[in-house]
Amino acid sequence: MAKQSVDRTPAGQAIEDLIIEIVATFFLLRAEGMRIGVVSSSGEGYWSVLRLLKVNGAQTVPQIARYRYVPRQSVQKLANEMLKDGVIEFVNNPAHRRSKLMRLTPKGETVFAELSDRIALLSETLAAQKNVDQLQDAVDIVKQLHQQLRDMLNQ
Amino acid sequence: MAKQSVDRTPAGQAIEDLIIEIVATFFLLRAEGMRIGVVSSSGEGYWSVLRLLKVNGAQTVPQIARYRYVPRQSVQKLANEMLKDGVIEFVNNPAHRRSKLMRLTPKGETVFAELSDRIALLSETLAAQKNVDQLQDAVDIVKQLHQQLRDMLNQ
DNA sequence: TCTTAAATGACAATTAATTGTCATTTTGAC
DNA sequence: GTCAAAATGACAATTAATTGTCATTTAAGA
Repeated sequence: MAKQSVDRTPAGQAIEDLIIEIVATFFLLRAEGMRIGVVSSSGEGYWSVLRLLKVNGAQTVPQIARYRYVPRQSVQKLANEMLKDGVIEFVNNPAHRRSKLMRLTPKGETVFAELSDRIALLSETLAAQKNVDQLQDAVDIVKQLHQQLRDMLNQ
Repeated sequence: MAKQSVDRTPAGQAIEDLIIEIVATFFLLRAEGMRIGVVSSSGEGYWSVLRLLKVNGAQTVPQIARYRYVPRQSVQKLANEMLKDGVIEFVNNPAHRRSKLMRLTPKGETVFAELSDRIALLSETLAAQKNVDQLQDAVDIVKQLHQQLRDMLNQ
């Protein structure tokens, strides 16, 4: 005897469609990101980590890994490369003696600005002739989904 | 002298926010997918490929790779595993003598249904108390973005 | 304070993913 | 139909990502 299927609702099916599109779009964003040089061989998290440090301030490697739900070793490796590139530095963490904080250097600010500019150009191209209100509603929906998943994973 | 920055519009900034949220949400979806057993060690494309074959019919390995913008060797490896698992079979391709078509087996249909059920359950949970029309608008927006990126990459 | 569990950094081992190569087949231009 | 360029499958080589381990440090409770 087959297991009972889940009862479907229009909203649930829309969320499923949204999930499918988000995953498919992620791969295309990665491909386009490679093309415009914001997803380097250093991995796709480079700009994201620069942005996280810029927007949220200095953080430790494990903090970033926990936030993104990736292994801390992955972030550590990225951090080592960023250090070598001179875009971050490790500074003392008042809250933790061993675990240093990653902080943007002036060069990191510059590199972040350059990469951001390419992403801005792409975004402006993609935004042509789109309805702003509808776009912002879509951003809200995906942000909600993001937060719900975070809550789900954290419980 | 610094390079001229891109002029920003509200719509362009909303698209940039959308891109950021899509990428962040992808990682959380992957983490949650592992938790509920739809993203196995076999790689995250397993369910997606089953779905593609179910919805769009039999396809070759290179076709799928081109569609997803991943190396064909990645899809080949996944295909070999799916063959070993008995969820697909390779059938003759009327349009190409060497390049066989991947087709779902009855077991593939069953496995797809099982995994889909878990995704449906997650989707229904995430959809609770959400506005259907707004959700569908968001799906449309992300679908448009998906298609625009595809056109961009294909030109 | 004391004690135990969890977190951290460093590094090794393993596994996965990507890139490279090449013989053969197919496609498309002419 | 012929020929050159591109596509395909098979497999090897390389590179990247993940997992495992362990000594040490920190955090949380009793």
